[in-house]
Amino acid sequence: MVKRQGSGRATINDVARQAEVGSTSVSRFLRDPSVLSVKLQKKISKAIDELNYIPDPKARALASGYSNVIGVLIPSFSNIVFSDILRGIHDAVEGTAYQIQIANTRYDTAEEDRLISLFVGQKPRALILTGVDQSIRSRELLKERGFPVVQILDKTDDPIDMVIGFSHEQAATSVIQHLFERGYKKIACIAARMDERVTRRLAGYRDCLRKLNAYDSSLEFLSAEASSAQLGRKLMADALDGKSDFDAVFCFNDDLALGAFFECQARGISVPQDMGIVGFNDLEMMAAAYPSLTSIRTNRYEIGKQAVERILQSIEGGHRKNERLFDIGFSLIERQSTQRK
Amino acid sequence: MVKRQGSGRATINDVARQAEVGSTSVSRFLRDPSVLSVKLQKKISKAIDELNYIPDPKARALASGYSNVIGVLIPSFSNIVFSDILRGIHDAVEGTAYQIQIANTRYDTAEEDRLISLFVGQKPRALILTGVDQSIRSRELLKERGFPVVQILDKTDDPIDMVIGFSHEQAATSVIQHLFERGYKKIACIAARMDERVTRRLAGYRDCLRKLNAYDSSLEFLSAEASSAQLGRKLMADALDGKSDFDAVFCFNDDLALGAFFECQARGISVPQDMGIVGFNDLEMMAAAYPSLTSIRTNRYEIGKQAVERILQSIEGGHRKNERLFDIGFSLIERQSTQRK
DNA sequence: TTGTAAGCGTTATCAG
DNA sequence: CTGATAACGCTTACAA
Repeated sequence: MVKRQGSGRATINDVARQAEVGSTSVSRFLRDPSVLSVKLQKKISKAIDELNYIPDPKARALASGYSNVIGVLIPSFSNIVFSDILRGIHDAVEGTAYQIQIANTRYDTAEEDRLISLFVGQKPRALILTGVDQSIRSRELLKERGFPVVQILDKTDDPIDMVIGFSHEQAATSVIQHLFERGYKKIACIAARMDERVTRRLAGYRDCLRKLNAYDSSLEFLSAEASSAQLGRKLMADALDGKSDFDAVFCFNDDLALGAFFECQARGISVPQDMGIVGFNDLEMMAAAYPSLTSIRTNRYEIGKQAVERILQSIEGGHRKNERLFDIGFSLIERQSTQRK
Repeated sequence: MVKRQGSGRATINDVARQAEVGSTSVSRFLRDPSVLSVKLQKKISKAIDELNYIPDPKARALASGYSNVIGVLIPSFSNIVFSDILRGIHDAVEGTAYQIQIANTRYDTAEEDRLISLFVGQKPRALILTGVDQSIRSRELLKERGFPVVQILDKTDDPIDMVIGFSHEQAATSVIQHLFERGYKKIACIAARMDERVTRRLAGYRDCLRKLNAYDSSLEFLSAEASSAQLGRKLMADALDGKSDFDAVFCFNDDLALGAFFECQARGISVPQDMGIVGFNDLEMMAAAYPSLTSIRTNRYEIGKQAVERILQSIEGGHRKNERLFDIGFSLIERQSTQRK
């Protein structure tokens, strides 16, 4: 006779025996007590308490074919933007039966494809993807897969399933308009890590300036490196050393803006008088700088939180809601770095 | 006859049939191919390729009693320090069979206790904990549990199992010594979120100054709030508005240092001439600031990476190694903010 | 070295 | 509304 170890914990069968019911009823009780008679509900509830029973998610996953894992794909761990999103996700998932499984695409589409099919193979309960530019192959794979998919941090009319984010083009446009209103005429831009979202900001910057007849391609300072304050300083130095003149700089990330600002300080260029500076994301330190730095505020925490909330609705609510596009917006936080006197 | 859906994927039995071997051999092949004859190895390997077989971790976890989950407890998602650690952890775990499961203690010991027993109930493959000040109850629970436990980011002689980190007291001491060498005599400190590690830095600061006969309790500016540049500015303002005089400030976090620096700028206080500033952690932007800011460099990424590597060694290597204390050190990065002429 | 079959703890199917 | 029982895909004890 083969004997195996067992976990030592109480199982559904122990509960069934204790409550003098079938194990099936205990299973049902766990899913939805109301399908049972009140009598059974009481017995089972009592037995569960007495035995301190906790269901085993592994067994549940194996039997049901579905895991309780919500997969999350982000392109980077270093970027504060994603820490904030993860915080929102974790907060929203807390207290639910679901677990978060994070994977890092490193801004690489091939890696993203690989991870998506890996996740799909594990039958996750839902998937959260960063951005809206997944490969055709991944889109096909995910459509009609039966589990919710949320794309975050960007905007599109054609989501795989749901999308929560905001328009990076519009945000860039609002920055340019603000700078013009403040009297800045020649606006340079500094960008790093040209991912989808930065690229869209750049597109918004170009479109808006073209419409204002103020576009000058020699005022774009781009780098493929990861965004950082040091890179911001370097790019700002390049810009200032260049031939073209400009009186404001739109930095597509806050750390770049901070670096650009420091470069101005090092050169004795007065901000905002001789140089306007705008960042993107409104990290906490932008408000602390002196002069304080104008930025686009994005609600990363809320994006993460809502992503999970929509998923839960979608799962619990049964049939999918009609709404699939959620624009969470952004706001321009005007500070000293663009307040020319 | 009861028929169930199945996942549609190839199972271990499909592989066994295809390779014309017993399913046990396939299972063995997955664990350690070398225990099988070369003939079987080839057949199974071929069948796995042909069927594109991927083992199901849920079934594996259920049957073996052990999940492939490495649990990670961190006190915060907002702090860059932990993003870096998580990056190291994720990088190190990539390509292995293990999964990371993150939980947030929110700097709360009761919550930490709760999460630890939750994790223990799930039989994780290993656990990574932040700091060395777990409750007695949790320590007892984890000792002799049979899976590796790594405490990170601090130092102790009495770890639960293994510990990877550095001495915060020593780091603080080296800062004070540096400031004295640079001619600073009255050294204030600014601290936020008084968690274990910050508290130890404070202890190091006090001890060292007492030994130098330069301790002045009126020069400590502490706050229970979360660390931020804005808080750094506020605390620095309080300090400067206070009655006591000081010529340098040791900020226990880099964002505080940045805020303190901006407050000096706002008041026209010259750094480093009239005020020396030192931070802690050496975030990237410290090097970009003008003047650049002195800080203690800590290798967070490496801590996370090594934590996983030690765990893997411990699991694969079978019996535990004798080494359990790993001091990863720190280094003082001297920059302009403490270079008095 | 290899195979057989019992079990891991749950859910799904079917019959009552 | 309730309960047997097979099945989920894998590991492991034991036998060969």
